[in-house]
Amino acid sequence: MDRTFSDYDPSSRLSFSTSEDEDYSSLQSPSPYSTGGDHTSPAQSPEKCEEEEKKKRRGRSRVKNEAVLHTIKKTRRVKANDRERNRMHNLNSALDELRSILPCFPDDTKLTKIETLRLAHNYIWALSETLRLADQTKDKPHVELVKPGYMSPAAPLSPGSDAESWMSTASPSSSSSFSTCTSNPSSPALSDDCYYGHPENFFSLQSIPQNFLQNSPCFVQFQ
DNA sequence: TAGGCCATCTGGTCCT
DNA sequence: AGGACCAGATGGCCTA
Repeated sequence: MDRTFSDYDPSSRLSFSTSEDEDYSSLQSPSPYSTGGDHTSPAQSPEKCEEEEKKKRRGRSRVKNEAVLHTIKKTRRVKANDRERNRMHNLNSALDELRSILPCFPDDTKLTKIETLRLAHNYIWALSETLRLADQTKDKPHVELVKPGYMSPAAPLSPGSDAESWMSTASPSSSSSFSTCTSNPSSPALSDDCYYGHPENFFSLQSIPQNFLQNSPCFVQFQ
């Protein structure tokens, strides 16, 4: 990595020219361009020389001033980078927490960020669907537990089933080719080709209601 | 080796 | 003014 944190270390100010380092205290003076008060021998010099001297001083002050601005900018950038890093770390921590409570979380592999979010979305939907169906069965004991439309004929995907062969026909070949669900989040079951989660352990939206009903309380573990 | 995923930097914009 | 948030760029690591 070419760009490292140290590249932006405010201490790199030390690499500035020595002419800038010689009088860094002047940076705190209100006006680097101020010429009053510190002239020791203006009366002896001809006006032209005095003007040239002033020009030189102004030039040096300008360089110093630019150096200070540069340093301030660098310092702010370093601080902003630090905050951004922390922010992303917090975001990743939250994602880790989310991963830890999701079902079908393999021990040896880690869901990617997008897989985590999609699986969480699907999981929430499945839980709410389970609650809804549970309410229905409470009111009507003879109601059909699984809506026929939810089940893919070739996808029972109950624990111990031949999930591998099922996935070979129903799943994308890799996580990178997962289709993006653009259907209404409130009714994901309407989309037949919507898959979430890790490729080796994902939900089919069609099979979730049955699995959740079969494996109450709401924990699906394929394989 | 190409592609996916990730961490980090960066500048812009919005918000307090 | 300074911090939060965002999206783009970049480079490293890993895997098929």
